[in-house]
Amino acid sequence: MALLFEIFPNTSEPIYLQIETQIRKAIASGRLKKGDQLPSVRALAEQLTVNPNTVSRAYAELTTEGVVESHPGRGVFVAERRAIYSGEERERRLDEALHRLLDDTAFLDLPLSRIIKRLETLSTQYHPKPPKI
Amino acid sequence: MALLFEIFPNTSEPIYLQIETQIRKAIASGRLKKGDQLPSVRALAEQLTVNPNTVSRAYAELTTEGVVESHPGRGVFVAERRAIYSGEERERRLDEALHRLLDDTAFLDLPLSRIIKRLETLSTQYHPKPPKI
Amino acid sequence: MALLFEIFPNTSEPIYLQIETQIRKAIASGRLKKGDQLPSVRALAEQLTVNPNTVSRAYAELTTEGVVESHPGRGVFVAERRAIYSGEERERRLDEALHRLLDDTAFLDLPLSRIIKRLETLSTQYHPKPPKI
Amino acid sequence: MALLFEIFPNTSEPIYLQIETQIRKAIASGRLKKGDQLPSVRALAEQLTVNPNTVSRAYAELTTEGVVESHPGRGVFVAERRAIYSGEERERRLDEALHRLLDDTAFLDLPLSRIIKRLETLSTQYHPKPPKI
DNA sequence: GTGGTCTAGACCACG
DNA sequence: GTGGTCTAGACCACC
Repeated sequence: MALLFEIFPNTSEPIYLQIETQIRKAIASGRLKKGDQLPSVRALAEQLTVNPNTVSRAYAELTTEGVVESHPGRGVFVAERRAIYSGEERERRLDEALHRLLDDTAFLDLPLSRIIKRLETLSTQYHPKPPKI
Repeated sequence: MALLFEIFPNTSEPIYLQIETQIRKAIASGRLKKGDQLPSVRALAEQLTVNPNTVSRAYAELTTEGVVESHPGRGVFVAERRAIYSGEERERRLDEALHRLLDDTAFLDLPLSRIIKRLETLSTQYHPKPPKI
Repeated sequence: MALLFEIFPNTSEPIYLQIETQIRKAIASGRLKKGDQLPSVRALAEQLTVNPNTVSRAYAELTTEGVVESHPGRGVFVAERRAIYSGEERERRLDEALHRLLDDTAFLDLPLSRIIKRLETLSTQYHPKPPKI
Repeated sequence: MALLFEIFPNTSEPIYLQIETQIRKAIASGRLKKGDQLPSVRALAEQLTVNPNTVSRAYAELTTEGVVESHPGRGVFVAERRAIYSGEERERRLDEALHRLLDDTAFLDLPLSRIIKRLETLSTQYHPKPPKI
């Protein structure tokens, strides 16, 4: 089975971050489990038609964060699942992301209820159930 | 009255955007009202110890967005409140901001309800983002 | 294919605005289509012998207007066509432009019918403004 | 009778140009005739609550264009009515103004008919009949 | 290679 | 004094 990674080049989100996020999500949703092998840099780059450097960078960051482990010559594997962020750190990151949202939407003059409703909608599209294979 | 604006140079957020956001918030909160004069480019640049061009850029963007009006030789003033974007465009921008939020929080492993609750809290006490230490 | 763009530095119209206008026209006329890549900032700057910052500014404004999309590391591309301004805002901008026309022509002592007839003619052969000699 | 000059500070049009245009229009419409005395710089500046330098500049430009004549110590007077611009020059200026209009409205995506209709409306408001005194 | 941000400093138009 | 434009050159992130 090929991992169904999907990137959207027509987005402001950097591609290497999209790749990271996709892998993190795949792990969070259980599609990828501890010990699973990730596609090689070259293979994934070809599949996504992006520059191999871009894939490398994503893998490198995931490696330094302990999400994946690189075993030179054998490949890159999903690491032991563990909480990467402390509770405090998660709070901080959540608040930071929410502040950014408030900044970005402040001048759109939309009621909070509208924002939340749309968030709920997008959230279900964003966290799809793992596909039944 | 003390400093109207405050910026945090050691953040990934560009300075000119921090300035824009602060001004938008000051207007939204009523601290700045229609017709009020903003500090001069040079004065604000000095106060924030940034280059005048940086302030200029923030003012220019706010001007094209219709948030403020520039009158060369006289100064920059808070403009009449008006919505310049079409409903479609506002939805597009909302979706963009929400996608960014979902990306930022995807791997924090927090339930959506938790995110929304925190959003509601922060929304009421909306204030400038603290610096990354 | 020869030069895509041409600017006239000895005009009162700012260079970055000339660049913006030329790109808008190229898109409107179909010479540039959705997805087409614009010349790189540095390349266009060299071609026009202006500072890269000047081109950058034009691209940045077109980006915030949604006319083009910037993908750092890849380039700037023509975006999907969309109307970002509300009907109200478009009327406001039309009125502003028309007022300027009336100011510019007020003392030429020409009947309105003459102005409109010429406008209809020019409208069909719309092309870049010639330089002031 | 005081001349009912009116300026709009909340416009991008420079104030000195607004003053020039008003005087030109007053002459074109017959409200000011050859030999009529214009208000003094100081008086007009006070009436419009603008900087005297601004009025000075407007008078100076009108003087060099031959629209008014300055008689130091006596005042400024409307000059002999004459065509200031040659036919050719008028064509050139008209085309220039129309090109600017087309540039400014190109991205508003409005049909020409709409622009012309609005132009006709604004034109009647802009060239009011001289008031019956 | 690509674009984005910022500084420094010059010059101009407007009031 | 005010803001607006442009250049030159540095540094960074992304591909």
